[in-house]
Amino acid sequence: MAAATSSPYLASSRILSGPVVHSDRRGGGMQPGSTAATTVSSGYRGDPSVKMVQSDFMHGTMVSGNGGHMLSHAHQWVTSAAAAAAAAAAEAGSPWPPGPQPQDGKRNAVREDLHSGSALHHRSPHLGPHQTHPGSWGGASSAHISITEGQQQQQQPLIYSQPGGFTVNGMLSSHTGQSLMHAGLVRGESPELDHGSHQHHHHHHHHHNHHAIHHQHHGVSHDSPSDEDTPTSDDLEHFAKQFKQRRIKLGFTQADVGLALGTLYGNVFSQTTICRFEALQLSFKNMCKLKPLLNKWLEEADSTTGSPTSIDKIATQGRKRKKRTSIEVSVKGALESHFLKCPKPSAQEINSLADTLQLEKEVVRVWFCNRRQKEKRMTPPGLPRTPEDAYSQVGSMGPDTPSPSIDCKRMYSDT
DNA sequence: ATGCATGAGCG
DNA sequence: GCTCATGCATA
Repeated sequence: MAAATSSPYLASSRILSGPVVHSDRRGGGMQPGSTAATTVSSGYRGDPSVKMVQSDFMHGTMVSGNGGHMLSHAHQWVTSAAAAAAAAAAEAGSPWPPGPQPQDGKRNAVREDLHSGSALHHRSPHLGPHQTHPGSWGGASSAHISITEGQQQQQQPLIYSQPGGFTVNGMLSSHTGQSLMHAGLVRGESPELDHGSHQHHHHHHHHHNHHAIHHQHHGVSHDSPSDEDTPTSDDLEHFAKQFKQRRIKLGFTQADVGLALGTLYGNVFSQTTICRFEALQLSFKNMCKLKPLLNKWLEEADSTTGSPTSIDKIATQGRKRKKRTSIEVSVKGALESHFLKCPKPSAQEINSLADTLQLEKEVVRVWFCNRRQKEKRMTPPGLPRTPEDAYSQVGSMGPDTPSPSIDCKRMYSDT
């Protein structure tokens, strides 16, 4: 098997202060297609990642009881850091943060981010395409929910509270896509920010369907979806659509928004996340968490329409990671098959599978993890591309695996 | 737009 | 070990 893509991971990391920067990334002639085994990398970051749990008290219970400790990461592709160093050393000097100790810069975490006003108001003249396919998690297929107490949309440590002199845009609207938008950064605190409020979640007691759908209950009869109560999946869907439209009209790319959010809240997000948000490919909870932020961005972008101010963002420090392994199509097929049989193979199984497919165990393990996540995404894999087909199934499908209910522990093990 | 990857937090 | 949030790198 030929090695797949093996290009020098550029280390274009460093603060850039200026609207226009370069984003050099070349790709040597490469042609993936093999099961590849790319194991190049270097020491990655020393991300302090200071997390902080806010007043979120929704813990779930059991998920998978595996007698495992932590730090069992037996994989370290960290080997030749020299390569990366050489690349970055060109100008940076220290590719990776030498040792940015977590300097608690946590200030108040108080804020009323629940303010999220109706995102559907503002001045959006048009915006009509919203047939919404109920086929997914949302739509009219309101199911049941039980997470009405465990709110998920607060937090936001807010590193630097911008007085109000920031602007969302500033990036050249003449985006040539979305590859050249690095930016400086609001150097003032830890560049890493704490974009990790992460989860302290989990509350699936014993059955899935956690982030299923839920509509406003009753009693309070507060139809305003975009209020402070948890939005309905329908709201999210609608919001996502509108968001995308406006974003595009304003001439911003998904990446732009992600960076802008960093300026606004101190939480940077990547193009990927924004993309997934728009595509509703995030978990319900995650969608709820991001909505307020994106909503606020919209407001800002809306008010500062035309304000050309340079941006100050975070330049992703060089955090090397293992190069993406390209899995052959045939191999993927095999994995898929196994997944259907057993979405949660045991370590033992993973081993044999890895052996069979000639992949690293870790790769296989991760593959299953990702596969499961995908299954949990709101937008089901076979999302009705055509609205017509959409209206069909409404009560059986869920973001979660239907109900394997069966534990397929080692079906066949070698050794 | 997505596939593979990292990492925090939880058993 | 897993889940979940998130993102680099890629097609």
